[in-house]
Amino acid sequence: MHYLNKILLGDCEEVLKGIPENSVDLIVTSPPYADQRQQTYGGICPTKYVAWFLPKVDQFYRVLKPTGTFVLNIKERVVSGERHTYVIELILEMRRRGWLWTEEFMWHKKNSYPGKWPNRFRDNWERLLQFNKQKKFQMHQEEVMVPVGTWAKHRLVNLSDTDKIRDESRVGSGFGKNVSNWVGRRKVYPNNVIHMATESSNQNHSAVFPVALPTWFIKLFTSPGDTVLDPFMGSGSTAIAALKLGRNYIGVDINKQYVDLANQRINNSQTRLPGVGERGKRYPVKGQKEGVHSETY
Amino acid sequence: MHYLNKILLGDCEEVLKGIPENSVDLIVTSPPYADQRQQTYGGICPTKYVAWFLPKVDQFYRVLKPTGTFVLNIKERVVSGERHTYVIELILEMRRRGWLWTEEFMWHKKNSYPGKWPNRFRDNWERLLQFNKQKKFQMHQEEVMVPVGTWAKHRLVNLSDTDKIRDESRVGSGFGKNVSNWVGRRKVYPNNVIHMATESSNQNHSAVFPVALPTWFIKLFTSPGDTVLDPFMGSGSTAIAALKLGRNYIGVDINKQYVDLANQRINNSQTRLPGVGERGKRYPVKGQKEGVHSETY
DNA sequence: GTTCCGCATGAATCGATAG
DNA sequence: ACTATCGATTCATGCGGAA
Repeated sequence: MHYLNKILLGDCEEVLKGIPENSVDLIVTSPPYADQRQQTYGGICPTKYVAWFLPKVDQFYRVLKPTGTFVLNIKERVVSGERHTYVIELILEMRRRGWLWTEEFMWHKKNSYPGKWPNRFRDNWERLLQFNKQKKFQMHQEEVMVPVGTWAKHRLVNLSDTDKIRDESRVGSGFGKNVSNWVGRRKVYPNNVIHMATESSNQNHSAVFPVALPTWFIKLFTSPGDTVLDPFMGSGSTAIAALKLGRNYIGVDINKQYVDLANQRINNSQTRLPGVGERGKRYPVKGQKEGVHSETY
Repeated sequence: MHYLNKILLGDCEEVLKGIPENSVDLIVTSPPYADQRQQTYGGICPTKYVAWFLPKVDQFYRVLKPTGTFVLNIKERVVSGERHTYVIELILEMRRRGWLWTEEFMWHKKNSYPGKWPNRFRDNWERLLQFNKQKKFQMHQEEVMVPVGTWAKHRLVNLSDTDKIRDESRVGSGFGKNVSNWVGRRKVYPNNVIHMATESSNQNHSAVFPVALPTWFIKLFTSPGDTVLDPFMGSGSTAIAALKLGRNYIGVDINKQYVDLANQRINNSQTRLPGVGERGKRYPVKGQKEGVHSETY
């Protein structure tokens, strides 16, 4: 198990060949989108995106357990006035290679990039595509239940988000001041729309992939002790979420600076808190909101 | 202009042949989804859905003006555990026939159908696909602006009405809990996520296409006096919205009962109010919410 | 102890300008 | 004609410090 709880430097297409088949319970990742992140990843031309991605996806298929799940965060960019088709072409190609397109979750990004254009509005959502190898897969719906709508609305709306977070981190139980009232509240199952802001304004790292997002899917699709893979690790949000929830992680990134940054963030997320790094325990992570998927938005 | 402001009985594929080309400014419709609404529309097998839809779409293309827009509300159903691919295949086919896939709006249905399944959550969103014939099309962004986020969220919610009035009268200097900022509440452009509840009322129509939805797109993509087409009219939401906004409508439905129901709803929406039926005037419609696309979020 | 204000910061897109 | 770069546009959010 030499590859567990480490971040491996290299192209995931090659690195993953060193990982046994059927050894991963969940893959959750946010690959570089076409023509984005040119400085760090070089940028992939939209017309070549599917061809670039498919061999990597074949490796994902190999390492994923039959009961495992692959969650892909992606969004097509605008090319000469049109939404490009590489994402939907990718879905069709992946199905030809054996993947089941089980579901498409909607990530409603509350803070999208600003701007104004004559013929379109700001883009406020991204796709979270769920793929599986079988119709039967591991899923724990009760782990992600949310407080019922009306109550959360009234209690939380009149607190600023700043205050919510501040109180949460102060208390240390994971439940802030008013949030402690959630205990014993009626909970309901969530739906396939996920309301969550990006972590853009964090100074040190600009993780567009907020920790709360992998957290949600890890709770939903794995058990403690399971293994979570992120083949495009970036600043390490998936690893932080996995550790916090007592899961093993495998991280891969082709960029050394990101690997270093992710390792640093992982260390910080552990040493910042008492009882460092023991598996199976839950610690609140600064900036991590509970109930982000609830009706408060 | 014998075809304006009427609902035509028949298959839109045939009926539209009687309408001149380049005569419609906006097409907004919610066709029967595959295998849904079998009693009323007969149900279309998912594998044949694209072939069933394409000849109709060719007619839409013909009657639409070059600067016009086609808004298609659709969502793929689940077939043997997977999201079916007929929607994304339809997008690819339509592009081959000349349509531009300009944008995909997200309709977040706040009150979705309840239910629980072992391997998926409730489906709370649908696609609103925007297609155009040209990169340049008619669009009036300022017609659908919404109050700025912080305004509705914090300030308004947690103050009682008396507080608001008191502070407002006290202002003068411009500092009464910053209520002065709300006066002439700043408006911002919306984004491509549309938050709107389905029409809960018990119309006999099974498709819940709220009037507010076509209203939003009619404001955005047409001018007063323009013509709006809904080739799957159903219970007539699009016609009601068009009339209220002083636009002409063309409705088509293959089912006589729906044509009758829609005509009845259209009449009600007019006769219920004073100053019946004159074009160009705006009347509030019962149950119609303003600002549904804004931010309680 | 709680609310409020100011500020920096983005997985963006279009159109113009330059080679 | 086709690509590469650049500036203008714009707003929800977290954070720090003040009222």
